[in-house]
Amino acid sequence: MALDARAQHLLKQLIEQHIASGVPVGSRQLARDSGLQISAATVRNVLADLEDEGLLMAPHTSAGRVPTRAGYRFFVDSLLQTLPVAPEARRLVLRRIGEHIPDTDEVLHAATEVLSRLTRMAGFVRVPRRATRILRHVDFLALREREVLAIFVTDRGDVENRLIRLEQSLDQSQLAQAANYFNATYGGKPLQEILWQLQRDLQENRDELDRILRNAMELGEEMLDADAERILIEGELQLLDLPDFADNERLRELLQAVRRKRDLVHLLDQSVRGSDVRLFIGEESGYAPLADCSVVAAPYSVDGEVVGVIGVIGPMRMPYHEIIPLVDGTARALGKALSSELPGHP
Amino acid sequence: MALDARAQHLLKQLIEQHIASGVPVGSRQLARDSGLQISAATVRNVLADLEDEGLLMAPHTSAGRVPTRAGYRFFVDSLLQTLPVAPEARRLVLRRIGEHIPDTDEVLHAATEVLSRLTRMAGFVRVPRRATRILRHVDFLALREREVLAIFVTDRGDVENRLIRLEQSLDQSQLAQAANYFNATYGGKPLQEILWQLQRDLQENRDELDRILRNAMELGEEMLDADAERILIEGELQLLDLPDFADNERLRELLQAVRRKRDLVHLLDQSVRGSDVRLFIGEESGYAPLADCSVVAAPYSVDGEVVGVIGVIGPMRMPYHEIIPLVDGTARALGKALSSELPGHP
DNA sequence: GTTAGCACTCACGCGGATCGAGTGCTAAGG
DNA sequence: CCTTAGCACTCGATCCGCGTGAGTGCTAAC
Repeated sequence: MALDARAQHLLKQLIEQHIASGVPVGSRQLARDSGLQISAATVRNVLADLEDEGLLMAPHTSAGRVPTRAGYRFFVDSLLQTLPVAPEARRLVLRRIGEHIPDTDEVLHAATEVLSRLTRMAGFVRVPRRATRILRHVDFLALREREVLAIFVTDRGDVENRLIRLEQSLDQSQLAQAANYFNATYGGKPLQEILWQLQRDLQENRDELDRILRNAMELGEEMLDADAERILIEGELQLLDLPDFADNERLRELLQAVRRKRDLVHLLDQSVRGSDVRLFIGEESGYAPLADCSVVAAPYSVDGEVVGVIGVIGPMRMPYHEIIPLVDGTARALGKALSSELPGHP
Repeated sequence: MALDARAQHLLKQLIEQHIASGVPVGSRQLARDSGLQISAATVRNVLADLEDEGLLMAPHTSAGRVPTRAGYRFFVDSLLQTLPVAPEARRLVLRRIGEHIPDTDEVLHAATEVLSRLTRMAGFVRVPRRATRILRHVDFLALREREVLAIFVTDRGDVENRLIRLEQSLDQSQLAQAANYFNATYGGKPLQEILWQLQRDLQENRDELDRILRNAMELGEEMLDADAERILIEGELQLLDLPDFADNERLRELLQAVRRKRDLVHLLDQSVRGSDVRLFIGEESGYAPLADCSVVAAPYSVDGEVVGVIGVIGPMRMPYHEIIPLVDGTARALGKALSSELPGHP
């Protein structure tokens, strides 16, 4: 293929105009506004070539042209000039996030919400994997016969609790002993490491351990095993307003899919590798309900390690030049807000 | 007004047919299907009277008639014959709820979800007020400088945590002492009672209390003060499918309003008084976004005391004869599931 | 390679005709 | 006085045909 400079310029112009207006762009308008001294007929020739390349398509014979998925892809890869984030937007993001430090859940919520509001699209955030967090404190409480409530707290103050069913019953003093042992042994270590160690120890030495010890470890293993795959979604109803989704059906599927969340997880976890903004345009996500959408996702890092992803979901026709830097900036701000080195806390 | 028997019968027939079909009902059809031996012209006379009474309205001159809000109200108050819940539905409700006993949150979730699924409308539940729950256990953890994580557990295993900012900083051993004192003093008492007692004691004796004691009590007060007003909503997107909401705008407002939840709280708390199913038809809710909807809400009781409300939100045109008993039955099942006297646990 | 010209296509909006369901009114009959 | 048949009328829904205009592809000349 190899597009010459003029073709690229026209493609860029066309996509930018389409993003701004939402309607198909025709040759006359393009010839007039492109800045090039060429006629509409010449433009038509070029557009025909671009259509052959699969970068554009015409909804019907006598309409102008709109970008295809491939067209958007080429555009963002080779033609896009991003804009610095508007100062008001930047300030708003920082303020909203800052208000909720240091409550992790609240910060995530605020970041997603502000992103959604500024973009007028659906915002999402992949909640940080707990695996890298440090265990702060554990409690085991006897709830009913053979049911134990396990509560654990990380160094960031995130509290999780799980109900565990036992085969044998334990009284509260036994549980307290187990918790003491557990806190002494594993407090201050990362959850993931604790889980590995538990699994290893239980497998190797099961029979030699005394009862309390074994109880503690079995409880701990059950407690840590499921690292809930959580995603927050915010403002997805804004998609109802977008003209791109004016007609029904597919949007409904999208909303439902987004609500189910489950399938989004693996998509987003792809983005965790690498530290840059990642785009999924249309079918690139490999996920049918998102076929008409683009996903802009940026990983965020806490204390130097990527722990989650934040971004937006919207129509393919979105102002990438604004959205991408905004998502990127929000991810950075979020990472900073969640890191332990807060301004003023050296 | 005082409608004669024939008028009531025709009104009942008309509303039932309209609920079933969704389209305006005309005089001919009604004369044919009503079972009465009267002509369409006679029916027309009666319908005209009912329209004068404000129970019916005609969307336009040459359409049939549809019930007004007042019409539905009269219908459910005086004409409605409810149907026993279908055995499969009953079984499904019991099974879904039963699967998640004894986890309160999961049970609530399951109950709302099954209600939403069976009715194809939005399900909601007003989460039980914690005020009546018994305090089981408290922990205070020093998180950062002057920030304390307070965790408390009720006798049902519900875990709540709050971040508390202090004016002075406390080290972990002081916090542990405070927690010990708190557990010893207030463990086993209802949260509401504890809060009252704390507030009274702090006011009266503030200056005489020793430091640890005062810390414990101040932490406790902060912790219990806000009884979060929580509502779960499930399946609200199903409303998008209903022909009654086919057109746009108002539905969007509804969905957003439902998401905000806040305003729903006071509406639902009205239903807590009394133990019966309560209906809000159209504007009766006094809440603009619900003007086109009906809300069916049934309070549920745990251990003999009403603690919350469960129900559905849907169009005014809903099969009340099925929905009402279903909501009622689900509320009972929910209450039973959350009560401490479980089958087999005397 | 570029451009002007031209025939062609097709979505869209508009007015008019038709259809049919359903009404209100009137007058006759029990 | 209530009921009923008859009838003119209303009005939304549907379809049809037409004109319009934007935009295209092709061809031939520059």
